[in-house]
Amino acid sequence: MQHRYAPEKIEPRWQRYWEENQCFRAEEDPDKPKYYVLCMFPYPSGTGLHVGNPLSYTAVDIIARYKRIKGFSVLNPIGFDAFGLPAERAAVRLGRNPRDITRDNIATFTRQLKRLGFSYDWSRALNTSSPEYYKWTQWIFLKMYEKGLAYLAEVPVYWCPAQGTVLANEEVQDGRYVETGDPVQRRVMRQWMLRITAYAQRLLDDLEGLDWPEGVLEMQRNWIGRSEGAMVTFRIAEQPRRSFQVFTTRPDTLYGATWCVLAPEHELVKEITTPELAASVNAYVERSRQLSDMERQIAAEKEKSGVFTGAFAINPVNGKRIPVWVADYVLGSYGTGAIMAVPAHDQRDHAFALKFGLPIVQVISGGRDVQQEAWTGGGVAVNSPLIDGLEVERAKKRITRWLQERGLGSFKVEYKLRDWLFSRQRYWGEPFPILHRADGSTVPVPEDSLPITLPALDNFKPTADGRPPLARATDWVEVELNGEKLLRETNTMPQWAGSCWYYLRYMDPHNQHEPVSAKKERYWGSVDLYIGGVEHAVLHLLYARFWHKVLYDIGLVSTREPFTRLFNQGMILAFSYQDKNGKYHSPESAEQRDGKWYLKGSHQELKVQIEKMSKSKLNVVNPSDIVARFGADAFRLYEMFMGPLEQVKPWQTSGIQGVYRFLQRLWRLVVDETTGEPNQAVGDFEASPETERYINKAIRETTEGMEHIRFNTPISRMMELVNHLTGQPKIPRSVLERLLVILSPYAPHISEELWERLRLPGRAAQQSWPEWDLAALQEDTVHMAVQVQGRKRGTLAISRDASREQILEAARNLDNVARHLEGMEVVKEILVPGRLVNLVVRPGR
RNA sequence: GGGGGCGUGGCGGAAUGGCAGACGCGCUCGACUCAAAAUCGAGUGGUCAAAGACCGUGUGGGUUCGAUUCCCACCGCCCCCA
Repeated sequence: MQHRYAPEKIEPRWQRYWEENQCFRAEEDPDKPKYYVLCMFPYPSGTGLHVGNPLSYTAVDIIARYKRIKGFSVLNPIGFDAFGLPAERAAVRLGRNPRDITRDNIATFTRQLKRLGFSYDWSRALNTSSPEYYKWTQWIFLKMYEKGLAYLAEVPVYWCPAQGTVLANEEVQDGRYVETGDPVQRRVMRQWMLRITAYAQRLLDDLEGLDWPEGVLEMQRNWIGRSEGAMVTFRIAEQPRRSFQVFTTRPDTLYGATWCVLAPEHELVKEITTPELAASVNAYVERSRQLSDMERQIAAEKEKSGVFTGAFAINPVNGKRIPVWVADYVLGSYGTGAIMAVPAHDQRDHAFALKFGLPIVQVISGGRDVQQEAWTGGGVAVNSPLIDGLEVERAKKRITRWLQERGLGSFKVEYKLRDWLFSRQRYWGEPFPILHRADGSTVPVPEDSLPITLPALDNFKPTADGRPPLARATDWVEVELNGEKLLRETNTMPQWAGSCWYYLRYMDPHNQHEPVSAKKERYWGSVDLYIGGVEHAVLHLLYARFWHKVLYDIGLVSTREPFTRLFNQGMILAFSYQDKNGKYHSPESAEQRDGKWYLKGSHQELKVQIEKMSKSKLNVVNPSDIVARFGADAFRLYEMFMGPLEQVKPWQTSGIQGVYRFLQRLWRLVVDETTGEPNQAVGDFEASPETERYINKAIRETTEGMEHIRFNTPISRMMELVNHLTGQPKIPRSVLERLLVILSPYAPHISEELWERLRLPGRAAQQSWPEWDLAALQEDTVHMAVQVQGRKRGTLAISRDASREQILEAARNLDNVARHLEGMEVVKEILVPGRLVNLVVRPGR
């Protein structure tokens, strides 16, 4: 037993071989078609690789290795999204530098990834926090600034006084910082914004034709949120110089507008509120300022709130005076921050009308009593002199045109998409290549002084007066340009920045003169297959598409879209064990008895759940532990064998035994474990038709799986083949050869090792991909189910070329079938060739 | 509240209108072993003593010769967004 399957010996050997021979170097070979596969950028966290990461990496690797065999020039890169908050927090906690922490984390990730045998071109590895990389992130920002796509604006942000810092939306829940529970306030601050809204229509239009999951396309469409309607001007009564704009998708209901609502942050609120009502309005505005948009909408779902300003507006179509209210269900950040309320035909307005006793006027026919409930369906205009009798769509056009002719309105397309808040009050991010003048204006730094590198700091907390950490680097902040004293921007870019264009840098990672050369960009084009989690369905993918379009407009890239095909892998969950006090226990300390789970050696019953892996739940599986026990091939195979890639599924370490046994069995087919020599049973025999059927099924399933990104069933087919060969006295070499080639993308180490031990020429990965033979898949004798009345009553083994009559005859003669036909009349015979016979009967004769 | 997804043995899953449970885990029995592990072989949805029959893909209904698959309603779980 000296020569049993030992992945810990053979895997490092092949990994070294691949590295030394640069087997996976991507080349711009004009004679080959190209294929660009990519997994979403990992963030090198301090906890190291998680079993969820290699799921998409393995899938990508299988495709990459397959495409190489099929003769493509493959780009399969990896890198690190290395800026970000966790390293900065760790730095504060540990008293270390985020740069050092990140460097160490990347080293750990790299070691772990290399041990898994992924066929990356490591010479292209990226690190977004290296100056060589972020130089070009800054350069792209400058291009956006030049095009007017980057601007400063006063926007509300979350401010945490206890931490002295601004927090991101996702860090705040129920008005508190999720990490510490400290209360959070809304505060208006000057921030950098990116004008993604200028690209809203193109971002929407170009979704057409992408090979993406329908759900992701839908989420992007919803996020962009295009709606067509009209902009309508309302004048304030008795103050004709004052007016506000309202966006509505239902201008046809304008006659039904019985009041207007301004968002609490609307600039007109202060100006028009009457002195008697000022106190209540101010109090209301103050209260809603503390809430986020999300909280306001949730609150409004439950109970409408609002206050009357005392002012009136003039409805432009009928000249009526209608009250102006302030209510927080109208958001300052959407549309114009003001709406017209049509309670008869809008549910939210209806609820508001009932609560505050405001009038409800029906202007569209249909529905029940509008005093009771809003009618939001179609119909024709009523009580609307200008458009009475017109159907909704025509009414909209007519009334908008009427408004337009009088300068009171216009056609308008609105988007839910907001401009992108692009600055963070953090240290560990890309510095902005921007200088501030004393007068408040901004100056871009000259391109030739890029990169603007991060200064060294030893304190990464914000300053006492709430300025970002970079403000501490006074030497760095104060600069002189052409004799003028200027101050550097001290905000940094958000973590999204680096991942907006990394897929382009992979094409030309060492270029010192431009982000990517035109020649290389043209060769690699767009990413042919992008695999990653659905959690990035909106933000990352939308941001990257936006940058890509900007780069297209300045001529840097030749494609309109960055990612041709997108595939979302499902999350890997894990079992967790919780006692009745809610305390978690590790899987090792749990045991099953009589179908229930107990704490080992005790009678304490545990609750078993399937949850996300997390440290606090003690259910994290470390890939390195698994690789140490079973090897990288078994690990890769198991991750693919667990179920469909796109599905959410729980990790079960016991399950890996199955694929490990499969590899051992395969090993023993080729290697005599006692001598280490090739198995004597292997030879140049002709495979039996049965064996041919197994290998051909495996080839077909594997090949089709590559197209559909379906990897669990191909592994089953390969297992069936190996099970079939195990114990056969003669094992045809030709079958093993084909098996090793189709297995090589999944389990590359053992495939090469066995290829070599079979003394076959070259490498498994250098062979051509086998074709399957339809004829070999067919059996001479087919087994057909025979049903009577749709219930199976027997199985028929019959020659493949038997005629319909022969089959039906044989089917009726099966003992059990004949029994069920007794006293029955067959009224219909259904025959599905090669599969089944169904005899439909009724009592008779 | 909106959008998306999922419900099949003890567990992961297979079958997308045609023999439900492929493949794997686990379990049971057997072989090898002093013994154990590893390995190999057999079995394994439920009920009935069984040839065989009946039940069975979240629940209820529908379409069909035939439904895990298609349609309608409901229940439960998960994810994303608000």
